[in-house]
Amino acid sequence: MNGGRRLDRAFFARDATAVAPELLGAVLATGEVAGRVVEVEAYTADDPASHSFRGRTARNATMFGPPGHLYVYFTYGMHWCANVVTGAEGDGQAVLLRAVTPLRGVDVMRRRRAGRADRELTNGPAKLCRAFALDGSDDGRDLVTDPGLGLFDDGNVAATVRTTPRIGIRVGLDRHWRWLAAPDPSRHPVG
DNA sequence: GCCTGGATTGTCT
DNA sequence: GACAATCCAGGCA
Repeated sequence: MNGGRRLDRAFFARDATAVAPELLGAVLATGEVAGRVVEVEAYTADDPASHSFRGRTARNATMFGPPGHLYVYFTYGMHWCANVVTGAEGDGQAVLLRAVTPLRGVDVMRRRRAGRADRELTNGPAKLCRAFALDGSDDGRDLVTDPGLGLFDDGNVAATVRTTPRIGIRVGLDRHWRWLAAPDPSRHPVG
């Protein structure tokens, strides 16, 4: 599990809308698998679409904790989604990791996502969690110090960034807080 | 290819 | 008791 400079506490201790675009191009790595972050969304406590909007509960407690920790929640009765806590402790901010491109351990991901094409391995928040074997037991892990899980800057700058409204929510659509790395031109020819 | 609806359970009102 | 920061299969074009 190596991929360059590890993102430190100070990186995460800023506003989610500042951290989110800078996470594009970073490498999410566990002991077995790694992938480059290509899609994220920001959520803040004054944002009606955020879990933290209505205050702290048992479910979202991690989101109000110190920055740099992993906030994993369960949704739609069957899916896990992974976020990174940002801002100051108590803020209730996070960045949702929506998609990565596989870099290492692709065979492991294929096993965990049996029957899926390679491009379907990690191109959604719940898919990413399955490929990385993240679930509720990983909620609260510290991405800055955990020896088996972290975010790294390997010097690869994210390609052109695009922003759009966020996905799967009914409020807060005026905030264009979804960031995408430019798609691979070889797979998405300009038309 | 695009669109639609079902799955399934923790959490909050 | 309703709903949710989603995914997938299946139908149709």
